[in-house]
Amino acid sequence: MGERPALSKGEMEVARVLWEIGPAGVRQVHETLSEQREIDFATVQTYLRRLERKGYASSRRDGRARIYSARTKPRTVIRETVDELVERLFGGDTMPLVRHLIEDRGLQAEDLDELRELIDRMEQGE
Amino acid sequence: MGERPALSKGEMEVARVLWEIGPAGVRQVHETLSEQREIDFATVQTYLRRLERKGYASSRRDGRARIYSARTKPRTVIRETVDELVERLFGGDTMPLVRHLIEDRGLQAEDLDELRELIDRMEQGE
DNA sequence: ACACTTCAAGTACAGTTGTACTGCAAACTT
DNA sequence: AAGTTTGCAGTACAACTGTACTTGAAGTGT
Repeated sequence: MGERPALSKGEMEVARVLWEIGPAGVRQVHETLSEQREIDFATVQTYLRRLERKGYASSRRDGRARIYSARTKPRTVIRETVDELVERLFGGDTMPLVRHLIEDRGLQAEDLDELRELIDRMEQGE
Repeated sequence: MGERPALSKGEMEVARVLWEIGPAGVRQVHETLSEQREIDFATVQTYLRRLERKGYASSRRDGRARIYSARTKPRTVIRETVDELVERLFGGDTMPLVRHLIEDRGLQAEDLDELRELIDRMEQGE
């Protein structure tokens, strides 16, 4: 599977909103995104259309409005996107990225705890 | 600082090679990259030129050849790139990405050990 | 019913990206 | 020295991106 063209940055944002709020019309997506950054209604519309063309979303008419839903799970998109990044930027080596995330991006104490558990679990399981 | 335009995927690969092998001519970069994927000599050349235009590399003539050097540390580029990705794809939340990396991308036992130490260190030393 | 407001659809358009061909000069071969 | 190879500079170009304007139909207030 997976012959979707990669998401562009703008498309990612819109996809994220779709995951967050579930199936929604352009207006709703636009409103949600507007809370975080300024973006034109029509721009959001374009991103949604492109998301659909690329296979990441589907839509149906609902009266006058068009309702978009995500067709791909966050997990999948994350995998595809991050794998590609790791490949390109680190030649496939995961650790530099993990190090950066833990060291340089303020994680909360609880996050660190969670990670420790996660690591334990990984070490035995499998 | 940091008003560099973001790197594209192809540019990233070339930047990585530059970090890896240090200052080098087009040929050398092309050879190194060719070990991993097929790519045209002239394409690499273009990427190097663009890297320079964007401020990520500099070059000097050395006789007939042109030698490119990275001008930005990996660390910096990683930060900029990953921060942007986290912003767009996770709305700024770091953990989903860390989770994905640890759970879904086969880390070696030693990597896990290293992480554990890293986490310990983070938790005490501010 | 008429003016006014909403919105989807289509169109636009410059900048970026991926990818590569062409032209020419320097260097190497015979 | 003429031919062949090497490698940079320049140019090309379609697809993709970011961003938004325009047009026209549907819905709303009076």
